[in-house]
Amino acid sequence: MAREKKIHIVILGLLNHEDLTGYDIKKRIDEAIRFFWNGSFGNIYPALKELEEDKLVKSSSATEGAREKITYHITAKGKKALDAWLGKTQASNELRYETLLKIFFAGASDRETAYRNIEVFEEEVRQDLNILKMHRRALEPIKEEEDHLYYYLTASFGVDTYEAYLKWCEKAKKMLKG
Amino acid sequence: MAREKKIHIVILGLLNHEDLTGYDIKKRIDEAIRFFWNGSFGNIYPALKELEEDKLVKSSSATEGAREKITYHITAKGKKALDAWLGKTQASNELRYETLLKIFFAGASDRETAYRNIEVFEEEVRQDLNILKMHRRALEPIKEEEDHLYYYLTASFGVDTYEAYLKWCEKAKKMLKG
DNA sequence: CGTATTATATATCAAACAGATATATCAAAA
DNA sequence: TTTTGATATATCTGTTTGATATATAATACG
Repeated sequence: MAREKKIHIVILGLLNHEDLTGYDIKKRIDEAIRFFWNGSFGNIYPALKELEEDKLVKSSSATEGAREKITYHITAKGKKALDAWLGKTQASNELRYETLLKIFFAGASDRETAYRNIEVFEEEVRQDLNILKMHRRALEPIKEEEDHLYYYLTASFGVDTYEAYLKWCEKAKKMLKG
Repeated sequence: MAREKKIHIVILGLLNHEDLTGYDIKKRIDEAIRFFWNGSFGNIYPALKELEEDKLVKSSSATEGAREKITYHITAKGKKALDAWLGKTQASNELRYETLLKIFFAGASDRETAYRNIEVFEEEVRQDLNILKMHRRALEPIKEEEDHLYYYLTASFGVDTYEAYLKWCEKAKKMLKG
């Protein structure tokens, strides 16, 4: 690939499964991928144009009524690029936990503030955990199919780590009380 | 604060504890904070200038030999800004796991590739887990002191989640073999 | 039946951040 | 002695985030 952004890979990965519009891609990311990677319109739409320039995807626009819709399709070259990226074992894993930052610097404030920050985090985690568990439950009976196995694994990753977060929240709250 | 970047908060939080140079700040981040937040020279040095413009920090430069060194000190206004930020409960928590991305899209490739990607991830996690455990062990006897409690909590968070990662790696590898 | 809200759809811009690179000094090891 | 690694500041490019703009289609509500 001429230019290689991570969003390019996300898009190729999704298109490898089905044809999608930019808007669809955003939806797929928000549904399943956001737990470990994000995407915004601000990088999806430009990335689609770049991918098309590099012939990794092909677009076909259709007009339903007065409304334009550009659907993208992965090319053989695109599949090759995706495969090459999957084969490279190096991977950067970054976290940005504003909550942890707040806990880390809580010494500047008071225990009640730290406690409250954990509670807010806990609530968010609890909600996302419910979603992840739903995903996993839905995938459970079909996880033997190669197509769904990997989705199942990532959903499991989410469930496992989010459950660890909740356990930590419990412990941390106890320590702050005592 | 006029401008409010996350790196501003990281810097204020660190300076609230001790006076530091830009280089020191990078070191502190790499030692303890990188597990949940990152910082680079590319945003630390400009941020220090911005913070000084806004009177949240104060600098004093000293020349040891032919070498210049700019040490930063938090002001009362800076402490207030940090406290205000800590008081705001909303927090954005984002992950960027290239490894998970590779697993998610592994269907485009083969099981061996997915397996290898997990092994690489596992090895990295194992190394970081050792560091985090060292931190936690060192903090264990002094965690009752308010100053160290929060550092202990974040180290514990790291240990708990990294252990969850390793458990997931085991499970995932088994599923890929079977 | 009209109207208000939500979903669909594409697109751009500013600000924040990552990663690489440049430059130079100092300390320590080989 | 020379070369490696640590200290120290700084900038630049490219990527990503988050907000915003625009407009149409579908749906819910009174």
